[in-house]
Amino acid sequence: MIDFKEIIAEKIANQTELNKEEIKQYIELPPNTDLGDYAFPCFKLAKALKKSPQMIAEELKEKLTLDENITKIEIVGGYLNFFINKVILSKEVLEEIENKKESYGSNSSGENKTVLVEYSSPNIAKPFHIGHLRNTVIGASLYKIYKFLGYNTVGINHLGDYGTQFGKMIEGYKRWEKEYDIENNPIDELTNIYVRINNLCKEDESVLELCRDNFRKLEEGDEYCLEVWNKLKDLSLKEFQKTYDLLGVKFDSLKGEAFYSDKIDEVVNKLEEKGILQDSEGAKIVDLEDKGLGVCIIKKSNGSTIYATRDLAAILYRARTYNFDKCLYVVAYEQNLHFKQIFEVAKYLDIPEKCLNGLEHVSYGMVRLVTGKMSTREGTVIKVNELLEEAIERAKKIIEEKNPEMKNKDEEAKKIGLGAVIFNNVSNTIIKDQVFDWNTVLNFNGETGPYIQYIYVRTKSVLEKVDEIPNFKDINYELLQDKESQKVIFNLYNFENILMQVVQKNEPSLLARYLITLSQNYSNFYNENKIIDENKEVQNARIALTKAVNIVLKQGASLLGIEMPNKM
RNA sequence: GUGCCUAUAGCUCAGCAGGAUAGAGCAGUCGCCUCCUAAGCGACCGAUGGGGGUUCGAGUCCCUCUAGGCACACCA
Repeated sequence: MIDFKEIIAEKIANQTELNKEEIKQYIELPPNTDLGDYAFPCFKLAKALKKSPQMIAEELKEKLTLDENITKIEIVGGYLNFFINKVILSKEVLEEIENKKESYGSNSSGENKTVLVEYSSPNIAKPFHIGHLRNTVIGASLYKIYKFLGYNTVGINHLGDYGTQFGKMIEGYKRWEKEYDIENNPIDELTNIYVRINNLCKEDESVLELCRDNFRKLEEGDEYCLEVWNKLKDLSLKEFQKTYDLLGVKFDSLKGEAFYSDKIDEVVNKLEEKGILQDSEGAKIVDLEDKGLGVCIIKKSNGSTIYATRDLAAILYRARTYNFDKCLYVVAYEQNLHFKQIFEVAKYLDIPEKCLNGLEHVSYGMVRLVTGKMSTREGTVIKVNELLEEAIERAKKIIEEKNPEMKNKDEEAKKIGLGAVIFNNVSNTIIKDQVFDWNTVLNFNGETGPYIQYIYVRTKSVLEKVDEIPNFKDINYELLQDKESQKVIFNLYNFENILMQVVQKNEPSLLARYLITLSQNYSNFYNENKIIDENKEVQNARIALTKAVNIVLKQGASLLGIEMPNKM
């Protein structure tokens, strides 16, 4: 598709010492389109040329030639403002969307590159709460967007299925299995057991010892411990799967921590060979104090494994299995230090430079309650299933009010309820903490998932009213030159660019914001223009625009994990 | 105590790796359905935590103070 920035940069590059790439970085968008479509700030050159920005702008303007793409250049302050041919832009954008349909915005920038996305990673036998939801939604969306951009993408659910906590679970299970209805309500009942055994451990140190011993036995392959552990795992996975199905989330790999437990020897040996492993207080550590990263424990004093070691084993395994270009860890920022440590230690594992450089912690903010942090042990978590059910229920209620005649109410309510919750989880910059508030999550007005869905449904409904969608080649693009149409077209033009930014920054919220803006701009267009019109030529042009928005909104939302309803 | 992160309107957030007049949504007030879906649209109200500095130019970069969060050895 035509690249106006490129064209402008080329023109400027021909008249100055600067190279094109540098110029492209300087080119920006004016605050409003009356000033121009692209701007080049001449301040940048003032120092080098020892001239005032004004003068530079004037001289440059003289030298730059206009053509069919660039129709006007104006000087404002020290800016050189370019006006592009919007008929060409409109034609290019809409025809491209017509041709590529759902794949519009995709490209092959990720070709031959493999990116691993580790996300969701809930703990077995514990409730799947809204913290995991945020993680899951962010990860799933990154996964989809990377894939859309041509990357070979592997989604990994690094299950929390190992560690001392399972020694505790096993101990509790052994003692009170019969008192709980584990088969029918596994997660809740197991949580109850977990809370109870924790309390007992606090009272009685000898019980805690038993728990630690259980984990040691589990690592050594004790039959009973393994049996219980497997059962816990199966029951939990079955429960989690319900949530994943509801959210439409899939993984390529379910290799959790336990998978790496027998692969740590190699890690330990390598670190030993490199001479960086030290004995300290009975444990084996790597000292990273000189880098300001404290110490990283590799093996506990009782000889059992620790998560850092398992994560290192995972890096080694993944480097070998996938030879990845990127390995993203979607994990809350509590673990910043942990990832800094293991990425540092990973330098001693003899993995390819490429993989080493591709390790990246996608650190996101915590979900907290008004009352503070959630805690499984204190029973203060909000479970995802409850939230999702509530959201769907609320959507259904609104449908009954607004559109009681609607078909497939349950189906649509599900999409809308989930859309609200998912959007709420990806709409903000991920590093920021989020205070959970029922009213915010379950709000369906304003900048929300349902808003985008609503605008989409509008486009759909308009498109269904016309007899046929025109061939975009026959559209008179002169008829889409009003401000509202142009804003929408410029948004559509930027879709791919936004997706590229998302993967560059690992920030899906950029896409979420984009979809809001596109929806708002289309809504303005819709209010200002009558789409179905007596004048067929006008109608066809507006229908084409509507169709394009319809495609991009649907695809964009789907990249966030949001499905579009047919009616609202 | 040390390190990292965050601070923009009453609330929740944008602000394109320093650029032109800091944008939205929610809440509040007021308007708009004989017209393609009012889960919508418009209007009003309202903001860069304090202090220094760098620069032609700072919400954005540096220093400092303040407030909050997270992490700092056998949990993950």
